[in-house]
Amino acid sequence: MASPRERYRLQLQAEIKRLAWEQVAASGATALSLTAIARELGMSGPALYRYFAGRDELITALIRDAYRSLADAVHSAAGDGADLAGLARAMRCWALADRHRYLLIFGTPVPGYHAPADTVAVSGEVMAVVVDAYRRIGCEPAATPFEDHLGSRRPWAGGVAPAVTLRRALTFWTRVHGVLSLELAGHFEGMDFDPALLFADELDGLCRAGR
Amino acid sequence: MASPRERYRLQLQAEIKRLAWEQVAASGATALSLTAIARELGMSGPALYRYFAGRDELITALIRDAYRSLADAVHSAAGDGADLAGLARAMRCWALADRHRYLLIFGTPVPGYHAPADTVAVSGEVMAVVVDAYRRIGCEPAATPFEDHLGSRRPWAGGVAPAVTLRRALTFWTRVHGVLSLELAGHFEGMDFDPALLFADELDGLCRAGR
DNA sequence: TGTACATCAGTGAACGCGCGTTCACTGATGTAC
DNA sequence: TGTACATCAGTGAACGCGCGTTCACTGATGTAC
Repeated sequence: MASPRERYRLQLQAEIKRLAWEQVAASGATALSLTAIARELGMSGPALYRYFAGRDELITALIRDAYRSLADAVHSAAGDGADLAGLARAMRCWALADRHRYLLIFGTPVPGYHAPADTVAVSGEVMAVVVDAYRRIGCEPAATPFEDHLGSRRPWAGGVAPAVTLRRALTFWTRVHGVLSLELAGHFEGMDFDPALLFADELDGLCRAGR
Repeated sequence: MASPRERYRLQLQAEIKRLAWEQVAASGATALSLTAIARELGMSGPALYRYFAGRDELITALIRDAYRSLADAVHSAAGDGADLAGLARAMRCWALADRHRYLLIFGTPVPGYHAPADTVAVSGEVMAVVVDAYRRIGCEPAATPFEDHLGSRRPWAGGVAPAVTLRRALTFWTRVHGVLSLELAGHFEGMDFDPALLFADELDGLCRAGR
């Protein structure tokens, strides 16, 4: 049971994060400033130290939340019976919903900052869902050098899976991010086409069995 | 003919950029500081204003140089008779040679900063080389929705090319960046495999004619 | 060759700004008897 | 129910830091006659 004090505490902590996200959305993670957040809350700067040990810990919390929300989005899509294309679309939706949230994880690493280790596990959750989807549709071994290479290593992504499956999941991963990262960094802006169609086109080749 | 004064001027301007790149390599573009560069040159801060109108203009120069060096690398590979796989490898080499140079262009956009318009032209040069390579190996129309979409738009990349070719060039572009951006942002670090093999694997499907 | 002048690189002081973080503290809220 | 105490949220002052940019200036380098 949470005491009123504790409830208030969590509430304000959430409010701080909300404002932090606003700042990140406006000018990226490097611009995140405790003082500015405090100002917006009508409090003085040092007050925030009751809620986060410092700037780095706040960024860490944001990164953790970002990973978590991505994993949730993917789980939720999988729960609704989404196939691989559906999973990819869920990822794109998640990314477009807040481009700076995406960039916080997949963009230029924040200088002088090292992400916490436990994000790897959450990232692995996403991978596991993708691997699972590929396991379901089945993949024929292709015996490329990379596939052999993968086969000779300990598999990651929360469990054992054949090298083919891992390879395809990885390819899924890189191709999805190829389109998304260019789109979100604004590199399609001069070109007069709809990124959604390019994305769909890319998925087309990605979500068939075999190979 | 450059006067001695002018030669000195250009030399110091280059030296400033060199130190700027060192800073970017160390802590990313947002951390770039005129004062710090001046300090390292043994000059006082305001002196730099003889060489660049301000911080933004210096960043602009870096970005321009980054695009230029990418285009040069690709041109040079093409000049040496590289095929598509060779072009991709040249891009990867260029990216790995200085990961922050890559991220300056393709990573999270610098907040509050807008890239100059003429980088689009240089970016188009690279695209033109790729398009040309695909034109040479020939591509069969696939009539995907995206291809139709592209066909109904004005083509970019410095000249007219059939929609198929453009589509394949774009796919080349996104897939190359998919692997590179994840690799350079450090997302393969926990996973125990060689990114070079993944990259090669990805190229394999990318550089064949047809489809 | 020498003199008068113009150009321009670089300085130092100053302005105004923002930041993260520490510390001793006030005052309100909760808790135990 | 009331009193004594402990907990803890938030403040305000302070420290030390760095930044971009402007401005009036010195002094060296180049140029024209």
